[in-house]
Amino acid sequence: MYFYGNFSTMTRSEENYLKAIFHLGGLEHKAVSTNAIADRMETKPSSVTDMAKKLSEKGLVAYTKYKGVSLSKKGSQTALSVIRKHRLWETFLVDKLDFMWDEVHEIAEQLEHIQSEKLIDRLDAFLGFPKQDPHGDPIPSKKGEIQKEYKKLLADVPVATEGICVGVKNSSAPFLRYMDKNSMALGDTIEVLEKEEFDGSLQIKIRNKQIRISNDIATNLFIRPNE
Amino acid sequence: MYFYGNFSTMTRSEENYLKAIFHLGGLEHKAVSTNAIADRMETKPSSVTDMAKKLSEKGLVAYTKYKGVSLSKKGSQTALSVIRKHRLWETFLVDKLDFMWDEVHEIAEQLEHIQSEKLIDRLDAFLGFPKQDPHGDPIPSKKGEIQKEYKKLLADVPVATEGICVGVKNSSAPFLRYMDKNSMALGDTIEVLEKEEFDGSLQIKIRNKQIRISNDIATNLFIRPNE
DNA sequence: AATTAAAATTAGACACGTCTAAAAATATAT
DNA sequence: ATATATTTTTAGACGTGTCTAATTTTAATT
Ligand SMILES: [Mn+2]
Ligand SMILES: [Mn+2]
Ligand SMILES: [Mn+2]
Ligand SMILES: [Mn+2]
Repeated sequence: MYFYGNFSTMTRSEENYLKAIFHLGGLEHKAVSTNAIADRMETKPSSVTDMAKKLSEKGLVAYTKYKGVSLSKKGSQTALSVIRKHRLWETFLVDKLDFMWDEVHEIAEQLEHIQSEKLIDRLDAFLGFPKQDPHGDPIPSKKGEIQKEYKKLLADVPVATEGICVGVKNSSAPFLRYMDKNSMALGDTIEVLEKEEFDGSLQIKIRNKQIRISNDIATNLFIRPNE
Repeated sequence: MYFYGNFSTMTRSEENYLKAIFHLGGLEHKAVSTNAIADRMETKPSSVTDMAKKLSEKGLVAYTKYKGVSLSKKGSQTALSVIRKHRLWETFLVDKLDFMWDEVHEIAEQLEHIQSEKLIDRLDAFLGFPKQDPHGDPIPSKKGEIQKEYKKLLADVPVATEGICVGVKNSSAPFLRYMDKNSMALGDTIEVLEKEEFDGSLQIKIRNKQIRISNDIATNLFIRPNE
């Protein structure tokens, strides 16, 4: 088996690092600090430094000592491909296998590393070319285009704003289960009725019922205000 | 993170070794030689010895130096679980994602290592609890029961035998494509019309058409003779 | 500006899974 | 039974990815 020049098969670990760097650096590919990556990946800074060198070697990131890493074009394309796979698999698990939205992330963390272009294209078609995953996050296109939709944190909109709940910022299982418990779901209409200055808690109307939510909740819910 | 006594998460490599040992040792868990495993896994005998020790440590195989390894109950259960996953995923790829039966093995080699009991149960249900994979191989139950159905190699049945083609022994892509090319598929009715002693080739009727197949083909096709 | 604190890197180690080359055990042939 | 061939194991190495402890660089304080 001959491996030519830039035949690059990513290891699982490399893919995970790229994904973390992408999420931390945003769409503008800002430089990301060693510690930030270590935190997010629950690893040690020294491990991050090692990987930074390796990814830099491969042309996937720009790395300057003590200055952090930033994704190259190639690096961000790879990251987007992994994110695409992650979100398509999550969609599959929820739409086809009837998983709850709080159960799919861990499994998708594994499935996202399956290597087969054809598989993911077929899956995409099978799912009807979904644009968002179960948590409202956009699914990058095959080419790596990510459509960003207009949305704001519920905590950031003024009182009296009405809109549709379109996403969660925190998609950890406990938060998602909180939403289920309180009958809150993506697609629900939300209206901000009152905001408490002291603790940032909100009185909102959702599904025509009034409830009070803490600031902690409000900073993790995305809303698309009506018009 | 604490790992108690028999908390056993298999590595991908361990799973692959167990699977190879299972296939070589058959349902009776015969002892398997180091070289046989190395051949099948395209690795070196020294690597096999190393792994034999490790699997033995974990109670998955019985290993005595120079005598080969044989699966323990626990080892064969694990192997069967991996095989179950492999075959369910292959079925998914063919039935739901419209893959050809010669394309699925490589992808299933990856998917079989995804760890989630729930995922595989749901997938099983989603597929309608299939009993065979696309190559006619039985899918072990959740408990590891493998139904063996009555079938014989086409090369081994006497002239004039008629039956249904129920499986392929060799499920390599080239062989499967040979079948496609010649419009042969599982479920087809086959009748052995004539057998050439010299080279073992057969004249058969399949789908009401007569064709001649080499011994090489006949030793890779399973038939269930009509009663 | 000098000191202290925080962040990042390096040095050295280890587990895993693999390999090559050499040695030992077993099987085969004379 | 002895010699030869084959199989299997051991010894030692290497790449990957991780860690701890020590060092260096950069940032923040006084
Ligand atoms: Mn996720
Ligand atoms: Mn998601
Ligand atoms: Mn297969
Ligand atoms: Mn198969």
